[in-house]
Amino acid sequence: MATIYKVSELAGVSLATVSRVINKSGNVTPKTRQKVLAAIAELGYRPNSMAQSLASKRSNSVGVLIPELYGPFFGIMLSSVESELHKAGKRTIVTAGHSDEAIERDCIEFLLGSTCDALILHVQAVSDDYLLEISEGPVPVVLLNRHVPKLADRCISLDNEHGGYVATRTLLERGHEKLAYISGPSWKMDSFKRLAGHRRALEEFGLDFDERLAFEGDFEEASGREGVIHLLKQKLQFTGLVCANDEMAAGAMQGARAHGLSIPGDLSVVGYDDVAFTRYLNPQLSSVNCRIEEMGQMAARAVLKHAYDTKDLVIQNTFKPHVMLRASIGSR
Amino acid sequence: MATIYKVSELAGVSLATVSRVINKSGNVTPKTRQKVLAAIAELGYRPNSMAQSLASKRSNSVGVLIPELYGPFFGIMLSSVESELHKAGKRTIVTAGHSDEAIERDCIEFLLGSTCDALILHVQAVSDDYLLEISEGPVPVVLLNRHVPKLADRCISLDNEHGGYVATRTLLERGHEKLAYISGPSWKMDSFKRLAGHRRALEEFGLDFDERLAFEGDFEEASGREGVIHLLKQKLQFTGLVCANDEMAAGAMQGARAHGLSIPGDLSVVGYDDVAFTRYLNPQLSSVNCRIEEMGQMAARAVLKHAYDTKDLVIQNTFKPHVMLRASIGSR
DNA sequence: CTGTTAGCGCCTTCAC
DNA sequence: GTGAAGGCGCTAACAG
Repeated sequence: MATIYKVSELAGVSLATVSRVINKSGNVTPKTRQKVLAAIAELGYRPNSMAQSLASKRSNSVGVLIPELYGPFFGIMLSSVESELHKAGKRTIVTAGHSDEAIERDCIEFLLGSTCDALILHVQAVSDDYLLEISEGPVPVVLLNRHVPKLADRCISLDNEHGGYVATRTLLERGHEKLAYISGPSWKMDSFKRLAGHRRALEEFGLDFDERLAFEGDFEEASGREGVIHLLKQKLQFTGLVCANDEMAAGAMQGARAHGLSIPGDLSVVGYDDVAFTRYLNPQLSSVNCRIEEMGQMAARAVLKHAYDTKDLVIQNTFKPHVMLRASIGSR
Repeated sequence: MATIYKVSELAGVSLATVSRVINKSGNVTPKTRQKVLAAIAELGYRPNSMAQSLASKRSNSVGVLIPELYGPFFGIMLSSVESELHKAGKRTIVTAGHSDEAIERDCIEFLLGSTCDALILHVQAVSDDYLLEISEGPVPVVLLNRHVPKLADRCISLDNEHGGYVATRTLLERGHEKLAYISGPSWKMDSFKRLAGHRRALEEFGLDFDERLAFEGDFEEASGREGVIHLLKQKLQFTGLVCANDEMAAGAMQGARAHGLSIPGDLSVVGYDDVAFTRYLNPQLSSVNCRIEEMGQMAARAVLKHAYDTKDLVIQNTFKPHVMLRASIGSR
């Protein structure tokens, strides 16, 4: 493998000059530059990034921790992060935290040990305190889809309360007055916020929230199915159903249909996340769009700004979701 | 940041000894090891991986190039690769090639310039010759989902011909004698092979392949819809439809239904890839399962074997797909 | 089993 | 504008 030394030799210049043309730093005569470039080409020289990193204390790579590397939501997120990073010439190192505290911490250590220039963390199990702690370390951290008050300017997150609100409001505006709700695990902040938004919308319409029409699922399809069945058993009559994510909504639609209900004839359903498969469902599912791509892109930009001092980057810290209206919602 | 030098000082040993305990290389007295470990803990020392890499000429990171970072197929693939690599303590650097030759080459250069210890490439546009060329370079390359004869032992691929064969056979065995086929772009080897398998199955059952009952799509949902409509117009009667991937199958199901056909009553459909959303379709789609996870895992293992000399690893180079039977197929 | 000694390949002040 | 020299933090022979 050719080294910078060989190049300087062939070009008849010093090693420092070669370094200058590679990094476009300092001024070099066009003529010398040409000589160097020619030598580089001839030798097929490629700078050794490990050496560059060691000397410059910059690895040009950022670590990304995300619950899973697959799935409609995380996939898009990861994709948009990488794409933005790649454009800026930065490498993306990925790991999956599996929503498990021990694994998440392990991955963070792993990434920190990889001398990443920055970290983009989409974590769910780890505590705010822990995040604060590592944020005080030497490597900049950006939090995706999580809001830690003290780290507000490092968080790129979604206004989940608003999401729950608009989802519900969409139903209310169409004349539905009896609504049921299938939530995610209540210990997850996201679930909690979405439900809060739901309640706010009800309140705004002068309706009471009925505990009996709420079911706590686990964000998995099966729990959606289970959920409607449970809700239907209450014999309380409802014409609208808000689900805290699309998987559960899909399960709920199946369950409702199995009970002889037609959608949206008897029951209007709205999901959350607006994930790709919503349009494969029958009828197509209305859902709360989370602007996943924009958030991922913004997280990458935040890194560019905070870790690589890229100027002129305006960071939008919170995103407001909106409802994508499809066939699963009818009017009363 | 504490360096190895500080640690050796505090522990009262030489720098080499510290290196030994870090890397578990060479033998160190339990007692000295303890001293070193204590010093490490006290200083919160963490080895600088860039320096380690530079000195050892090993970055412990492998580059992964895949068409997209999202989507049911690639997501799972990436996920299984990363998971296996992570277990072995290796970092995963990802990039997306977008099935574009220029981008794919660019990414490969990018990864090569990142001093990865090995590359896992899931490329579609780049030529065999180019792959051969880089395979002769210093960094080991493993090809995913692609078969380059001269690189056979470095390829982890699916027997697509067999996939097309079993998909078709599944229909034939259930009494369908008039079959239509919606293929992917014919220049893609995968499409070509799948279609070849389809023809072989027909032949085996003494049936002729009718060009008029074949439509070339582009692997996107819309082309599936378009495809059935085109096929239906031929007025040639067919009761079974094989699609070269699930997206097109989903589109085809919609299109067929729009034409008043019931599935599987009037038309049995089988897809390819057995991607997650197959079960959200109505009826659930039968599909050719590609063992994506196993292939990803195997690719990672191949890297462990070829780039990190992990012994005792048996590499399975080709995988045979099988059909997952669901409601979209009926008998005649 | 442990210490000494060279580099690994490059960046970055400094002089010239 | 260009060159010389020191050092980034660590690994890997060699000795001892």
